[in-house]
Amino acid sequence: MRDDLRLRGHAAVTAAAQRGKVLPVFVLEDAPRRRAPGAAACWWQRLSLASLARDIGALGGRLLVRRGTPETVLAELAADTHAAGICCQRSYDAGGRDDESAVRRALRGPTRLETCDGDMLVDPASVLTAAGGPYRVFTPFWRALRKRVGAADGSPATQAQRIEWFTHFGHGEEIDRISVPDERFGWTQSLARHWTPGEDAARHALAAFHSDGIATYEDDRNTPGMQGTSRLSPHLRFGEIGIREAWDTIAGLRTDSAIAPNQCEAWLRELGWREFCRYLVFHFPDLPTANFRSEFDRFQWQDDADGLTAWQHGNTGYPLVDAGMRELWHTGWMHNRVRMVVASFLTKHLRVHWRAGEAWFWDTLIDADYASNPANWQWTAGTGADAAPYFRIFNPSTQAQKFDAQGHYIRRWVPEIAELSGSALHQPWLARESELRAAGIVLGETYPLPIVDHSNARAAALAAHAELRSKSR
DNA sequence: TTTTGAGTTGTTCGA
DNA sequence: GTCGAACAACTCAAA
Repeated sequence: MRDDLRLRGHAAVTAAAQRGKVLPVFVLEDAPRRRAPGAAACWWQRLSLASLARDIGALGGRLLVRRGTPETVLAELAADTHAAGICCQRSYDAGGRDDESAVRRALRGPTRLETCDGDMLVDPASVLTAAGGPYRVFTPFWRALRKRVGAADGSPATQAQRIEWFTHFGHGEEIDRISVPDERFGWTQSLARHWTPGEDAARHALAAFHSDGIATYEDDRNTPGMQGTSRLSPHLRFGEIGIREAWDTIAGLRTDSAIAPNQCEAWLRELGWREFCRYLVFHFPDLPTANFRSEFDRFQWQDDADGLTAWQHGNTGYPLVDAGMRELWHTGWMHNRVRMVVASFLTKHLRVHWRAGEAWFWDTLIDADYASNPANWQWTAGTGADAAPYFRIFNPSTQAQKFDAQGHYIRRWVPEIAELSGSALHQPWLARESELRAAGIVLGETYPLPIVDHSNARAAALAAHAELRSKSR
């Protein structure tokens, strides 16, 4: 088991069950080849493993968790158990592929490693432009992907009907004892109030979205004060639901006259972006750490430690930015619309390198993904594939007025200014003195003044980008 | 083979 | 208040 912590619709589990008795194994790595999960993802992963262990236990088996490298753990187990084979879901990132090679090299005797589909909708190596290279623009990629996914039979991987378990093995790690970073601060208890990891919870979330959310998805997805999105991202990140099953569940609705096709299409397109990010990292393995557009290697990022800290803690003085950063801290998740606003603020208003924002998201997001996280940060910063143009600089106040007009979202996450009304809530620094006093607010004390002036910061960002362009010519 | 048009998410300015 | 233009440069597909 890797980033695929489920039993249903799992091609590798099915393949293993067809061969004989199944011993489910998860390897805890101290120094993984793949990027080690951040603190929030570690918390999710541990609970998801516990959930998987319960599910397997209820069926009469036991999940074995062992510490080590994949190759040492699996080679030793293969020898001890005389395994007929090892089945896993194929990985498309470089570290994961290296793990597979290392396991193959380490196996002695007749045991072979068999990799199965599951992590992506299509094999990224097989989607190419007419010229034979990888796509760098989303829309042509999306059209090609649509054609391919539509052409497949559309049935989810067959479910293992009956699994016989292999139960004779030695000692494994106690899942409840696996340490999670920062747990002692009580931070993870806050995450637990908002989320339930595990396959059961993932199925409920997909079912709820299928019956409720999808009908108005395109209309509501941009309103952070509503539950307008599927909130499936962490479940997909850990494979508690298969990507193909998620796709088919919603794609199957298009024939249902009760749901407008554009609502389904809008969500499938988001799965298309997940696929595009993985596809890009597959073809451009440097993307997670290096500018996709290399001319940005000369860009003058600011080394603004205080600005970065204010951003991380939700103390920028811009209510929508602060609401988003606090939602992230308290729940391990942030609404998509707000992710764009806070990322634009860090990379354009503060001109802090996108890697600093990417690192913070990596550590605090329960859905932090090796491909989506860096690819989307690069998209926002303007350094990425098919990226936002340099002049697209979100105005945090305008975005708040447009997408949180009633202020539900800001009031929830920035309670110290909840008493303000109308435009004062979106721009407290413009509020009348009397209104601030009535609401008990002292700007600079109970809530920060804006750490940068929007129009000055915007002008400075445009100038920095203009300078880069003149140097590039 | 060459040309043309289109392309996730925005903001500001001036008419 | 509304509306269109400007803010680049490049990739890819279709004509």
